[in-house]
Amino acid sequence: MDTSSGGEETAKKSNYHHGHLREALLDAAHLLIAEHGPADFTLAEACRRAGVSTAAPYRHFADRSALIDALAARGFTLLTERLRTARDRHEQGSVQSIVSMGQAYVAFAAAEPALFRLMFGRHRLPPPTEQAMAEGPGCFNVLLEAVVAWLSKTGGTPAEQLDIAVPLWTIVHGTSHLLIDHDFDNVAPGTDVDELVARATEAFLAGASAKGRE
Amino acid sequence: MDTSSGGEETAKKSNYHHGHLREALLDAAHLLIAEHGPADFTLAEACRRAGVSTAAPYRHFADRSALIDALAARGFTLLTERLRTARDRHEQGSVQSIVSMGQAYVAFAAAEPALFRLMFGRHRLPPPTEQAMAEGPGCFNVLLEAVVAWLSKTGGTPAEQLDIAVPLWTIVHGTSHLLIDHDFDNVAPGTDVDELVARATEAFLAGASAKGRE
DNA sequence: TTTGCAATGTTAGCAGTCCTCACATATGTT
DNA sequence: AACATATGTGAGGACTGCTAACATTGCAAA
Repeated sequence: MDTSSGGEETAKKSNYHHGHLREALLDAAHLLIAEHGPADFTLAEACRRAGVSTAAPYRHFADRSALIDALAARGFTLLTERLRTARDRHEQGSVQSIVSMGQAYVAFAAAEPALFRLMFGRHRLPPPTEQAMAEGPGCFNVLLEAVVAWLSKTGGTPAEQLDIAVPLWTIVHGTSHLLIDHDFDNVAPGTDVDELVARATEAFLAGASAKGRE
Repeated sequence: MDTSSGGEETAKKSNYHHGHLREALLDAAHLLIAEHGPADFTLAEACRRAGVSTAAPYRHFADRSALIDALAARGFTLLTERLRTARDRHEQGSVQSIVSMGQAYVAFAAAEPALFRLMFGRHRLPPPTEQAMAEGPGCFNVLLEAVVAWLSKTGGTPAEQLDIAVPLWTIVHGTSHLLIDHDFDNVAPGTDVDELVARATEAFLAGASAKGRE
C-alpha cells in the first residue's frame, strides 16, 4: 500500500483532529477488502484501524457506499496508469502492444481482486454525471488508441475500432473475472493467463483482419 | 419466477409448520437479490416474505451464506440446461452451435444478473468437495463437447479443446459481466451483445484454425 | 389408537453494524 | 481576540445475523 500518506507521525499536533482521515479511511478500507473481500467489509472496522470513532467517516463520505465508490475511483486511475505503461513498452500499433495491455489488465485484477470487483461490480445504474465516468472511459480510451494505431497499420479504418476493441475487452475482462473467482481451478487448472491472453488476442486479431480483407 | 412450488394454498393444513419453507426461502431470496442486488440481500426480509420468523431459516441452512450457495447451485443447473438446448438448436460441431451457446450464456446473465454474479462471484477459495463442483464443470462440459465436435470437423485434435474452449468462455463471460455491470453504456452504448458474441466467436475460431493449419 | 421422538417452527435476546443528533474541539479569517 | 467553520466524539435508534430455550406438528413404533 504505502500510499505516501506517512504524515501520521509528523502531523500529530493533536490527537483529536486526525488530519488525513479521508485518505486513512480509504487506505484502511483498501486493506480490509483485500483481506476479507468486498462483501463483508465493515465501516466500523475501518474506523478502528484508523483510530477514530464510528461517526467520523460521515464528515468525509455521505455513507458507506460513497466510501466504496471513492475506492473504486482510485482503482480506475491506477488501472489506467498500468495500461498506459504496458502499452508504451512496445511499438505503437503492434499486436504486442495490445497483448501487453491485456496482460496488464489481468495482472491488475490478479493483484487486486477485491478492488477489481469493486470497480466493475457496482451493479447499480451508474449516475452518468459522475467522476467515475470521467475515469472509467479514460481507461478504455487507452485501448481504443492502441487499436486505432493497429488498424492504420493493417489497412483497417478507424470506424472499426469498436468492433475490435470491445471483443478484446471482453476477453481480458472475462479472463480476469474467471481468474479471481477461481473458476479455472476446477476446469483448466494451472492456466497461464498471460499465454491465454496472448493466444486469444492474436487469434482474434488474425481472424478479424482476415474477415476484413475477404 | 413461478417455480412450481405453488403448494402454499393446497398444503395449508396448519400455519405453524410451513411445509415448503426451504424452497419458499430460496424463491424469496431469488426475488430479493433480483430486486436489490446480491450485496444488500437480507435474510430477515426473505423471512418476512415467506411469512416466517427470522430464526426459521436456520432449520434449513447453516447460515446466510449457505442459503446463497444453494441459490447459486440452482443457477448452475439452470444455466446448464439453457446451454444444452441452445447447442442442440444447430448442427453438431457447427460454428452456429457454439455461437448459439455463447448467446444463451449472455442472455442468461442478462435475464438474471444478480444470480449470475452470485454463481461466479463466490470469491472464496471454493471447497472442491462440493456439489457446486459437480454442477459448475458440468456447465463447462457442455461447451467442451461442442468444441470437440467442431475440432473433429475442422481437422483439429481433441487435445486442443481447452485452447479453444477457454478463450471462448472468457469472451462470453466478459461480455456478460460488462453487460450486466452497465460498462458498455459509457463506452459503446447500444451494443448488440448477440452480434458481439457472434462476431468475436467467429473471428477467434477463424484465427485459431488458421494458426493451427499454418 | 396412543405415545414418544424428531422435525420444524416461535419468542427473546445478544452482539455488531449503519447512521443520526447533539455536543466538543481545533483551525483559520477578520 | 472572537467568531464561523471544519472535523472529531458519545449516545442511541433501527436493523441484522445468529443462538438458545421453548412450542407445535407429523410420523412411527408400541
